[in-house]
Amino acid sequence: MRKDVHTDGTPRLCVSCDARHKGICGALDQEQLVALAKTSHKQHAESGTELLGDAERINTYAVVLSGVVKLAKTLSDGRQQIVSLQFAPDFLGRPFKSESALSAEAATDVSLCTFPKAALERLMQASPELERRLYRQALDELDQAREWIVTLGRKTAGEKIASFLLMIARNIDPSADPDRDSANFELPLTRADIADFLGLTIETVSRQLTRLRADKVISIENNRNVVVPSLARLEARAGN
Amino acid sequence: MRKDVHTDGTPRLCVSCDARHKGICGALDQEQLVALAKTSHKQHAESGTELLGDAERINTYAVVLSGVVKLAKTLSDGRQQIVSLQFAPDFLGRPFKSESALSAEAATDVSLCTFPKAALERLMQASPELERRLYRQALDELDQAREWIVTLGRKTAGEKIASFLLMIARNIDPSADPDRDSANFELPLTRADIADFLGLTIETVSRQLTRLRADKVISIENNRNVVVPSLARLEARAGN
DNA sequence: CTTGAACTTTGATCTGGGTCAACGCGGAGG
DNA sequence: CCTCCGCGTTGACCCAGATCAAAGTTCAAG
Repeated sequence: MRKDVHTDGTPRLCVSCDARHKGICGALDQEQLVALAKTSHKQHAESGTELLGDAERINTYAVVLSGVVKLAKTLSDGRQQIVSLQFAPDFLGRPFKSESALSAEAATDVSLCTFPKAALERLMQASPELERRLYRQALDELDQAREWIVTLGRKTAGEKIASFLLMIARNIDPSADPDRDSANFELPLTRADIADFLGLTIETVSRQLTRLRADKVISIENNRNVVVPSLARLEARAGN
Repeated sequence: MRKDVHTDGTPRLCVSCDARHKGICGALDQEQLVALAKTSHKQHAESGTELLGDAERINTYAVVLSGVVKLAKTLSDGRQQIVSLQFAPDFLGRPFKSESALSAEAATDVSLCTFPKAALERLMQASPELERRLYRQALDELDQAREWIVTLGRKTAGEKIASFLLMIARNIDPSADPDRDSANFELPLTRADIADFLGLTIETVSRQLTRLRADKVISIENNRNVVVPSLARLEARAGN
């Protein structure tokens, strides 16, 4: 009996993978999934590892299995801006371009499922369903990016921080009941990363967090663990 | 002989249309093009017309034939941010969502080729090639949006203005020789629109333009006509 | 337990760009 | 011709957030 395939025909690698259902792999039938899994492997990277450099040649794609990946651009004088955060089970890659215009770095410890560019592209030809999933994700990311443009262009520092916390809460609160008004999560980013994401400085980020804490909108333990008693109250601070 | 179809079988409407080659319609064969053209019509709107309200139900898509369309979000207290400018021959619409999260307004006089949502969706099912074009445009817009995130998050007012002028020059300079270092174009936006696009105020936009003029990086006639003697020098001001 | 390095907070001061106010200019309408 | 009105420019002043400086925390390593 084959070791790499589970009894029901699902590849070992995929059995407990979110992307299998909610991510792009949900578009594949059993046979296609097995084919892709054959060329894939699980990769771990610890926080801070550079996964892909700016202007680097891309020859693999990946799916985020756990953790958070930040995509950033750096100006020639060193100013940096994080342009997107990728959570599980997001697809990581830029079809139709051979070079990355961004750098990708592990914001937390992450695990990825990587596979060769060519393998996905072959599947894309065969499966319009797969391509449609990728298209949908691109559109969702475009919506998010535009949301972020508003935040960066027109919100105050305090509103930016509140918007950021909300976004994180929505993406990684383990108690993922969307009806609950409270949330509780681990910040995946350092203050420096938050600053690079919001177009602020570390000091401003810290001061605004302090203010939210003083106003009892949030509480923070160990610098990373955030408790939000009322998401509605946090939302009121986000200025939409 | 049919009046709506040109002698070679290309619909009248499409004969001189850029989208036919460079836009999404290039993905269609003659028969599909005729089918789509049958449900399409050319629409003109003058500068300032609202084409689509925020949270409005979408039941048509369009292609920009000429002019510039601005996509914007407005916060509840009235602050506005333009999140994208669409030029010919861009596709206008958000597949897979029935409601717009943005408002669309004609920034200049525009002409559009509109067609029912359903017509495009039917074609998309039939033509993976069409879906791929749409996917590519979404990815390109995502790249642009991320470029803009960097501009909004990390650039100074002066750099924002320079970046904006470069972007416009690249999109609408009629003397479209990419090797020439000079450019000459009509600004499609008022100072107020530029401010809403760059996350600045009207006054700051005006002052920065004045400064670029004083430094002989650009010259402006009639408030709208911009001459850039050296794009390289303008680029140096954009701080990438 | 101590040390040290990385991260975070807090305070004092400065400044880029916002705000408020006045003026200039060009085209449409009388 | 003048007068309005919608833009655009310019100046004076102010403030949110940057910068500079100094402590305070946290945590892993010794």
